Amino acid sequence: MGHTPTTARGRATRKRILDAAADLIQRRGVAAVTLDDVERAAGAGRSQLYHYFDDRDDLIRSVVHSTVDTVLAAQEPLLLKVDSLAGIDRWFDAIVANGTRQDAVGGCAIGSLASQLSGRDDLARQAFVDAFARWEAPLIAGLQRMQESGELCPDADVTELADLTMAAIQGGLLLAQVRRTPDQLRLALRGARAALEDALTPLP
Amino acid sequence: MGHTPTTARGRATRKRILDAAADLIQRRGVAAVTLDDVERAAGAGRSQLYHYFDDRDDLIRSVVHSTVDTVLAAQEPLLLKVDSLAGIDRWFDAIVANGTRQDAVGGCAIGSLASQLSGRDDLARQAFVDAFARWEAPLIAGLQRMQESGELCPDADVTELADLTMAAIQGGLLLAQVRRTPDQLRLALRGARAALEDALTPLP
DNA sequence: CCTGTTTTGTACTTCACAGTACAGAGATTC
DNA sequence: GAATCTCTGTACTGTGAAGTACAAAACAGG
Repeated sequence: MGHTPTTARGRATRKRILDAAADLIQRRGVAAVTLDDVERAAGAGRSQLYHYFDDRDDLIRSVVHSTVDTVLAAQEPLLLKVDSLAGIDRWFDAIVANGTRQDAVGGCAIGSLASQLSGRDDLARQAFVDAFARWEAPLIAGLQRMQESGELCPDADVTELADLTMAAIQGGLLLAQVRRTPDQLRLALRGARAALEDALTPLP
Repeated sequence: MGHTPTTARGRATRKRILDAAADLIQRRGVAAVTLDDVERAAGAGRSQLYHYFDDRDDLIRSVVHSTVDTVLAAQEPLLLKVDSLAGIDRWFDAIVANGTRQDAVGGCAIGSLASQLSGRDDLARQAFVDAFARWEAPLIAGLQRMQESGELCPDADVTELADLTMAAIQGGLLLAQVRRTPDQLRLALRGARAALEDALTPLP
């Protein structure tokens, strides 16, 4: 995976390359980004690229990892507080708000990459399996807490509920990207919410 | 858009090219398919390609159109009979069965293409907007019939329900592709079903 | 400072792939 | 059966983009 930089300057350069590549890929798609583009955007030369990354594929995979980290880091604050229906609603609202931002009408950064790469590069696919698992973990944990507190029905399958929610998010973001209307995301989440509500403990 | 063939032989050739390209793209992704690949798979020469299509982009767009037609044609029989919850269940089952086929673990043919192309080629994006609209139309019509027959609550928004269902399908197929388990699709649809059930007229 | 290591600049090579040229085969019409 | 379309085979060109070579610059430690 190339050389890991040891000096501060090196780390900064590697990061500049990675950020530039991530940005370009996000906007144009993996296939439409050339190494020359990345160099220009990062203000770096060819030798830097090949110093820090083995080849183009290595760079792409590194972008995948860093993108996943970024997305998850952004979600975590609210995702960790998911332990009630109200908490879930707050999380959903944040996702919608984030998907509505002007520069982010491009669907889910992860989901978009996933469907571009999963079919081709099995190594990348594995990275997305991990990514979705990491993303889902705090949600599953939250649902379990809801179950322990009695808010959620004891015989509900929290993993299935979480899977279903992730699917709604991804599908909503895809339609939002195609139709260029963030509404689609809001609606999609409504479906997941209906399933979650169904799993609540019925009022006594 | 190239020459439309006038003879039977010409039509056959054009179709062979289109089918070969669709198949390759489906399996490897748009970017990884070269014209040489298509030629070889179709048993055609370079001149045929450029006789029936303007250039590579034109070929890709044609593939998009034909893929959409194929998918919709496969859905239609069951989709037209959606006018009860049981009918919807039958449609869902068919989708799951289709997504489980060995050669189709590659997510939704349309959705997959959509997220590859929507970000880049606005002309293609438009094609997907149309595709999803055509796909959704019979569902909306069916839900309306359910509303008229009284099965569905009169104040339910059928368009929103349909949107939400489409999102569940797409999200489910994406996760199924990444995780290589068709279960994801089944679960995702359960979310949509919950929302649909919520919209049923409560029993008197 | 001197020495080795990390980082960077530039110019080059190589090759795959989109697109072109052009002639030849096959069909169709009168 | 000649004239004129539609269709096909093959070989070529040009270019863009990945990857390489190699030396100079910046930096670190002693």
